[in-house]
Amino acid sequence: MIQELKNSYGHLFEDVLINEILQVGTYKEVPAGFKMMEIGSYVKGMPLLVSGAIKVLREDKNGDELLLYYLEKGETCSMTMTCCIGQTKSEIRAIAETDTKLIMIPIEKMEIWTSKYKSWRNFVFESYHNRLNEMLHTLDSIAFDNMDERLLNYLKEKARINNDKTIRNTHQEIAYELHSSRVVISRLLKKLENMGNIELHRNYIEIISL
Amino acid sequence: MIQELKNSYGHLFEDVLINEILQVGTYKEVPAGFKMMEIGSYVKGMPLLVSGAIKVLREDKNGDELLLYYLEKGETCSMTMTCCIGQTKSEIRAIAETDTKLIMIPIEKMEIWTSKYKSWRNFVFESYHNRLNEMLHTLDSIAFDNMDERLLNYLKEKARINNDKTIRNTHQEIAYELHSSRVVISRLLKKLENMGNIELHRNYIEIISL
DNA sequence: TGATGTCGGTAACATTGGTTACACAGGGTG
DNA sequence: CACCCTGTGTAACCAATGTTACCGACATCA
Repeated sequence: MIQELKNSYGHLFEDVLINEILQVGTYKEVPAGFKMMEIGSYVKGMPLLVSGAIKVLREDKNGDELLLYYLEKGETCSMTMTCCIGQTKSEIRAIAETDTKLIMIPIEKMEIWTSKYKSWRNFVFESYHNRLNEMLHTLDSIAFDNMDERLLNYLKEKARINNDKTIRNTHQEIAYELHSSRVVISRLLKKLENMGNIELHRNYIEIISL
Repeated sequence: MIQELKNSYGHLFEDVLINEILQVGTYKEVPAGFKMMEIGSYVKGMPLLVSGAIKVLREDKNGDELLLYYLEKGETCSMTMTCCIGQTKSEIRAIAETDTKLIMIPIEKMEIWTSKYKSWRNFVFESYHNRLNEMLHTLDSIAFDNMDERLLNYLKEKARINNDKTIRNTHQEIAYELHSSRVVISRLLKKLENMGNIELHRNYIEIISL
């Protein structure tokens, strides 16, 4: 655990804080697809990602989903922090996109470390900053882009996050995350294939050039 | 200034902090329509709203706008904080919706007060919290709602913010803020009028019941 | 091998929202 | 008053996306 922590957070936190984290944090490994947080649930702790990626989703009245953004190594969930402070329920769902390693921090430490460590404070602010910007870009994409552009960005981002030129998802799954329908996604994917950007197969998509 | 500050922030900040704010803050009054922050500009200070409201807008590649949310009395601009810390350019435009009174805090104080005052820290976190939630709801509305629902919410919110059942805007202005077109907005407004929700007039709209 | 369930391709159609074009009304100005 | 500018109403049309329906390909499993 110590090596992984130092690897991801060593440049951010001073040694004293790293030691505190080692003492109170619990190390966890979760498999891809694991649901880490559900809408309406209360937050038990704050996650520090060590490796892997987590996708953060929003749900509408009908239970349909929308992908908001991914969390990666060295990041944490601002929504969680937000909940810790306000003691409110989660507004979002979080699911491991890949196999993921993380360290859970008890929420009491949030408040304490925030006054005690400048580096922690900066980390927390930085984290909010990043999240707000991610949200802005997600919003841009939904408000201003057509579905074909959104799909393209989705494929790019997915390939980057998974570090894999092969997208291992069905059209239906992609449709869920973009809050669209399977038929529409199939249609647009076929268009991308005809333009030579991707190759379609059953259960996976190969990216040629985007 | 002291009365106004205590009135809006007295319950949030301890007296010592209130005094510091009085020493370093500059009091400003801006008229409705005044542009307080432009996309791409750098941030000089952090605003504490004392009265009035500020609308926060996003712009797309074509220069078209989208209303994100309003800031009200007792709030501050998280985007600004975000910029202060990262020293980055503004991602948004901010325009006074009504005549507005505010106190500008030099950005250096951000860092100092954050370690010095617990109440300031809480205020800053609370502020991020609120902004993230506002963004979530804006995003919900754009991703999940049809234009007629968005328009309805827009009218409600506008009436609330201005504390006035009369919306003093042209259809064109409404269309800008919802990132739609005048014809579409006129169409939907007429539908609302036919259902007895509003009354249309030249240059203003009266809300009957929403 | 045949039954079954999942996945993807495709056509036809519906709906929403955006675009263009034009008419007309209100209000101010010369 | 005639003129003009701006705001609104409305029709006709278009583009993007969503919906329904159906078919065939593939994989699995009995």
